[in-house]
Amino acid sequence: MNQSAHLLSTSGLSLERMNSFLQVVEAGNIAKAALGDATKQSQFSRQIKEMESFFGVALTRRVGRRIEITDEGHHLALMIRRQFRELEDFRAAMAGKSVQVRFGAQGSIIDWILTPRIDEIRKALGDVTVELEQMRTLDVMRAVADGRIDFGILRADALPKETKRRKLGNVGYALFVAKNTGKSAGSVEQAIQKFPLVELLPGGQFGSRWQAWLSEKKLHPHVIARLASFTQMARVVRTGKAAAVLPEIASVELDPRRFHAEPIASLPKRAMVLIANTRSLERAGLDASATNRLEKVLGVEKML
Amino acid sequence: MNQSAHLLSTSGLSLERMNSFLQVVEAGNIAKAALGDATKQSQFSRQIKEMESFFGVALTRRVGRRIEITDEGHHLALMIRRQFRELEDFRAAMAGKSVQVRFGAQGSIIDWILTPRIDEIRKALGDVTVELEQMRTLDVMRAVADGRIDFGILRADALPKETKRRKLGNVGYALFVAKNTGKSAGSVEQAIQKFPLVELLPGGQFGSRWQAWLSEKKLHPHVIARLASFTQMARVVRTGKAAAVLPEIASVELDPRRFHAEPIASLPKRAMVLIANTRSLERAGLDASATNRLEKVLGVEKML
DNA sequence: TTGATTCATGACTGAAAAGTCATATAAGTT
DNA sequence: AACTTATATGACTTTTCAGTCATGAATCAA
Repeated sequence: MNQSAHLLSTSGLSLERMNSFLQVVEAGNIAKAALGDATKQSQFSRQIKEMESFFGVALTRRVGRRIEITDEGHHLALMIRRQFRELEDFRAAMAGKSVQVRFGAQGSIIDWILTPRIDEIRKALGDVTVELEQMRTLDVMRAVADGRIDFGILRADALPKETKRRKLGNVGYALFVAKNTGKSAGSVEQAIQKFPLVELLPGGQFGSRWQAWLSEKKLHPHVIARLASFTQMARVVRTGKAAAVLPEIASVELDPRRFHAEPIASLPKRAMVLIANTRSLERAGLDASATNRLEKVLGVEKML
Repeated sequence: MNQSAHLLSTSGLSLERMNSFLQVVEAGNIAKAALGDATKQSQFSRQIKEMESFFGVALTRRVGRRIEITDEGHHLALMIRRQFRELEDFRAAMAGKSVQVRFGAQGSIIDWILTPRIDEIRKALGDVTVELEQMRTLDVMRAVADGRIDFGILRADALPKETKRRKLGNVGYALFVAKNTGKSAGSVEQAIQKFPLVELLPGGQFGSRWQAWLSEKKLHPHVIARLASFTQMARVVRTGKAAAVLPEIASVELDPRRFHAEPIASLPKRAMVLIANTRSLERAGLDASATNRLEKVLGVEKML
């Protein structure tokens, strides 16, 4: 009679084990999930084995001296993650707390697009708790697919073509200089050579585009520092110690009355998009119209 | 970091407890779920209390000397039921077994519509295990909404108007008589008075319609027995001991070479419909086209 | 080859939860 | 009031599972 008698007729499955498995999947391997704790290491290893024998399938595979999650493992992890979030949301809702909606994006996007608009986001989504999680652009897509986050904001060019998205508009780049540093010297190109500059550390997507642009324009700026993110660069600009080329949305942080933002038309704009996990939306009781409202709220061009 | 740390940080939730709760919800109250087992009774009572304190909400409410499931309890049960089925399906799939698809319907529908077409149903849905569960018409809708069954087949007039449905066609009624009982005597009405008849026990939806029809036609058949279901009636007809008015689809069981089926046009036909639980379909990896194929397979008029 | 890293496993302990039984409470029934 | 039915609870025992520790096995790198 009872449908799930079968599920619990064999031992080997428990919420704790499922949670352990989730931790390992999220860390990628046991050692990383165990954080050097020998106890956890052995626990994880055993619990995964127990789950494997319960489900009758390999959830992990040995690769060299570490393990990898199999496709089936990822499938299961996805399921468990969603189920746990459902239970947690139910619990939160019962405690009178609002449902959590998680956003994932790069730091600069969090600082300059999301943080300033938390109230509007909450208005668009109803009475929810907004969580902003910082991650690298390349991780955003996977995190949305996994259900670890509900919404992601990233550059369109970082997405595979077939991914469903909502356009938030294009963001260009501008040279930000403190106004008291002296008048801007004619063209942007000239200004770039004139002011001490901070740049991004090499490696990122923007970094190479920037270098290409500099050599194309035959410019040799005076670089006083290389930093890990746009937000760190903005902080330096705010002190007035250097200028920087930043996304135009940095104007949120760099007050136009105190900082001059000179757009650089010849640096190609990048299209920003919003991606969403439909399953999580359902879980949070949100519908497509909520995403529509969110899309409007997050448009990046209206603010410039 | 771990999203679900919070879920397991408090004790009080376990798969066993969730399963117990599910059993109680399905039975409707503790006593019925415990089946007279005092141990289970106390277990259920305690486990539900533990879950209530875990989620911080009343899952049951006392009504008289028994308990009722609250709305929140039903909501949670729905969630748990679906989660358990997901885990079970995953396990079954890993064991090389096919996914289960559950149908719910009245006995006569199972016997005369579903059972004869199991192969076609499996062809329409892919390589699945079909389960046919007998239930009263009025329970079918709730069972689909609950996710206890994936598909339900029932009379359209038993459904609230707003329920989404797929039409399977109309089923009329016919007088079934064994051919060796003698020639059918002119009109159907005359035949009904001529042959010894079996009827349905009073109470059902068809019963009252049938009685109304009889008095309208001023007919007084010779009733030798009243039975609980059409299938039981058909069994009597098959012995040749009596005739009966049955849904036309009873021809599946009553071979036209041996039994005469005389349609009764003046007894209104009833529309049969298929209803589906979209969430379960997703779980089973089925899409709308599968339901379309199923709808075609289950059409009730093509076979007459 | 030696050592470090990563996972697996055996042999335990301890805690949590399930299971058991008797009995209390509470609401209906006769 | 006496009895029945349904649920709750206290006081356990037993089982399961998590947690701990030591150590083995496999892989890789210096």
